[in-house]
This record gives sequence, structure tokens and C-alpha cells, in this order.
Amino acid sequence: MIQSPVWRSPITASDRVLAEIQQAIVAGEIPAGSKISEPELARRFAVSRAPLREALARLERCHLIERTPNAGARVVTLSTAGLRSLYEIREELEGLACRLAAEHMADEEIADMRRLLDQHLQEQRVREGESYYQEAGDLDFHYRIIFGSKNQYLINILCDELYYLMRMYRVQLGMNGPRVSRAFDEHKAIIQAIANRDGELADLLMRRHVSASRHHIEIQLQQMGK
Amino acid sequence: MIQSPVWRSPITASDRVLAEIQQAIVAGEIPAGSKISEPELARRFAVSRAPLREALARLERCHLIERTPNAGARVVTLSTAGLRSLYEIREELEGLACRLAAEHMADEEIADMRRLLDQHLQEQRVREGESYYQEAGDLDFHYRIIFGSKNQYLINILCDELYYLMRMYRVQLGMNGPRVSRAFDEHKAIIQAIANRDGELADLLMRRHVSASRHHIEIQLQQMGK
DNA sequence: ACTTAGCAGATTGTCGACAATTATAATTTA
DNA sequence: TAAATTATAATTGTCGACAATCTGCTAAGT
Repeated sequence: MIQSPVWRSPITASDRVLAEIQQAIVAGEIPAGSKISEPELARRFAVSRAPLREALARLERCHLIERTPNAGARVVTLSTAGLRSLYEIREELEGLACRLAAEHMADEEIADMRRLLDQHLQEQRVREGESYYQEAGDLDFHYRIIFGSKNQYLINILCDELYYLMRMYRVQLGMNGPRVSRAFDEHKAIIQAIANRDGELADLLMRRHVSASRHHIEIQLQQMGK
Repeated sequence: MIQSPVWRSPITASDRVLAEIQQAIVAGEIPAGSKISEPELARRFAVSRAPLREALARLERCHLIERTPNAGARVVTLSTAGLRSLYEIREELEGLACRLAAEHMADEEIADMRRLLDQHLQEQRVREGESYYQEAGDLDFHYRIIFGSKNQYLINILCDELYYLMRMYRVQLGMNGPRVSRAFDEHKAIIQAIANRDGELADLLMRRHVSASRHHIEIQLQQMGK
């Protein structure tokens, strides 16, 4: 399991509840569009409303719920428009991350990333199509590049604010399936560009990579919706 | 005064306190880098710690404070690295906003924006160098384009999460001064590109516009720092 | 003299209860 | 019968107090 980049030791009740609700929403256990009842959730997770509200504030921050004053909170509803908006930003920012990573990543980090990618590739060949490892590997790849950008705000936006929502789309729309081997090739090409300190190329390749992923999801979404 | 785009009627004590603390931090009344004392602020604004903590959560969201569990919150410290990180993202996302605006803005909205720009230009010529109107006009321009993108997350990131921090840099580094008339010309060119539905050009022009602004600030920062 | 252990003070995290607002349902009226 | 209105119930926002944790200082030990 890959954990949140900004790690505030998860000892507080608020952190624990946040993690549990995040998972529940992403997994659809708390349905999209449903209303959030503070007393109910407080009972369910055995905490007072104070840490629960703290958790809700952070859930709003990563766009998993929407709150209106004096009226409560609702889990976000998934839509094709929302998905497109999300990917529009992701494409742009992950491209930027690549450009910055090509500039700021240490050689050591790049070598590490290469080693890890090969390792994931081997695991992948063994467990063909096992979606968990695939996703974990993919995530690790993207995370490392984003962190390699050394841009605090970029890291925060992509890994804290948009990540869980993307995960929610993937999980609830059943985005397992193939597009694995090609993704691996694309990953390798991107790393190569970063290793060559070719930020522009890495940017371009990453945009295409994300764009392909988006296309893949949109098609799957169309087949589903109608 | 231009108010936050997502307007949650500011009746709650939390909203009121949030607005006051935001202003105090941006203006430097609560110094950058200083520690936040919950009891002290609660007394100062005559509220309990509950709404104050709600406000602190939102201040963390717009990067004006940094919290560590069980250790309290500090006002962020300004740095050239932070400023650069901020502008790297702003450049990218405002460029994206232009591209999307060229695609999604209604003719009516574009016409409105043009009218408003001319009006601001007149006001500008009358009150030569009056920084408030200048900034208000500049802000209005950028806001309209960002909203024109019709991308919820983009709007949220730029107008809610990064705006106040940029404002803090501008205010505390004393970014008044000229670069006015040229900025107006750049604004006109960007609007023209959007009116022509030329997203790529609008993107390019906006990136240059933001980049020029960043350059301008960095120079002023260098002259100051040493 | 410097490091380390322990203690006092203050601060943050959490709790339960109350007040203000909103949503729901029953009731009345056109 | 349908719309408007009032009353009730539930939910959210806020408060003050208690418990857990951290910070800074004192004091003992090497």
C-alpha cells in the first residue's frame, strides 16, 4: 500500500477516521451522491463529531465530498464532465512534473526509479493482469516523478487533492483490464527522457501517456453508460 | 473587493474568522513564520476554538499556514523557492485556463470581458498608478478567464487554493509599481485570441504574461534581498 | 561542563451538550 | 385537490471542559 506523501503520523482519531472514510467512499461503500450524516458516521467509527468534522474538512479538500453551510455534506457524484475536467488538469500538471523532474531529480533517484520499474515489470509478467500490483506499480511510478519535481504545491495538488478522486473513478468504473504492457513501455520511455535531462520530451510523453489513459477510460465509460 | 468564487454565504462564525485571519496573514499583520496560538486567536476574534479550528483547516488548504499534529500551526514563510514553485504551477494552469476558455466561453462572456477591460483601462488612465484599482482590474481579468474554462477543479485550485498565497507574496514584497500599460496590452491580446477561438495562442500569450509577471517580481525580490 | 532524565506549564485533540438553522410532515386554506 | 403555512424533528454550528501530547526548564548524573 502506498501511503500519502505528506505523512502526518496517523495517530490522531481524525487521521484514522479520515483514512477509513476515504477508503469507504473510493470503494463505493458509501455511495456516490449520498448524503453524509455526521451523527451516523460518528457512531459508526466510534468517535465524537469533532474529529469527524476535521476529517470531513479534509475530505472536502480532496473533492470527495461537497459541503453546503447548515445543510450538510454529500458524497460527490461521478460524471463524464467531472472526469474530463480532472484529466485536463492531470495531463497538464503531470507534464509539468516531468519537465521539472528532468531538471531536479538526482541521478540516484532516476536510477532507483529504473530499478523499481524493472522489478515491477517482472512481477507483472508473473501475475498477469493482477490489478492491484499493476495499479501499485503505476502509482509508484507517477508518484516518484511528481516528487522528483521538487515542487511542493504540485506534489500537494496531485498526490493529496486529486489522487483519491481519480482512484474513485477508476475503482467505481471498474478500470482494471489491460493496457498494461503498453503502459510499461511508455513508462520506460518517460524515464529515459528524464535520464537524458530532456524535459520537453518527458513532458510530451507524459501528456500522451495520461491522454491515452483518459481515452481508455472514456471508451470504457461509453460502453458502460449506453 | 472581489470575493471568493465559491460563495458559501458567510454567515457562520467560521467563515467570518476565516476571512479576517486570511486578511491579517496576507497583510502581514500576523507575521510570516510566526506560530499560531489557538487560544489567543480565539480570544482575539471572540469565538470558541471549534470554528477557529475549522478556519485553520481552510487556511491550511490555501497554504497560508502549515500544521503538524499535536504541535500546532505556523504561518508559512515566504521564500524565493516557494514563489518560483507557485508561479510554475500558475503559468501552467492559467495557460490551460486560456485554452479551455477559448473553447468554452460564450460570445456574450467574451464581449462582457472586453467591455470591462476597456472600462478598467479608462479608470487606469485617470488614476495613474493607483495600485488598488490596478490589482482589482488584473484580478478580474484573470478570474473571468479561469471561470471561462468551466473546469471546476481548475477554478478551485487557482482561485481558492493558490490565490491568497500569491496575494501574500505581492503584498508583503510590495509589488505595486508599474508594468501596468504593458499588462493591459497583453490582456487585450489574450482576449483577442480567445475571441478568435485560438486556444493555443491564448495559452502561449498567457504563459508569457504570467512569466513576465514572475520575472518582474523576481527582479524586485533580488534588488530587495541584497 | 555537558548530557540526560524528569517535571511543570501550556497547547492541541477530543468529548458531550446546547443553540441556531434547515428539512420534513402535518395542517390549514384557497 | 393543490398550494401555502406552521409546527415538529433532525441536523449542523458552537461552546466550555477534560484528556493526551508536546515544549521548556530544572535538576541530577557522568
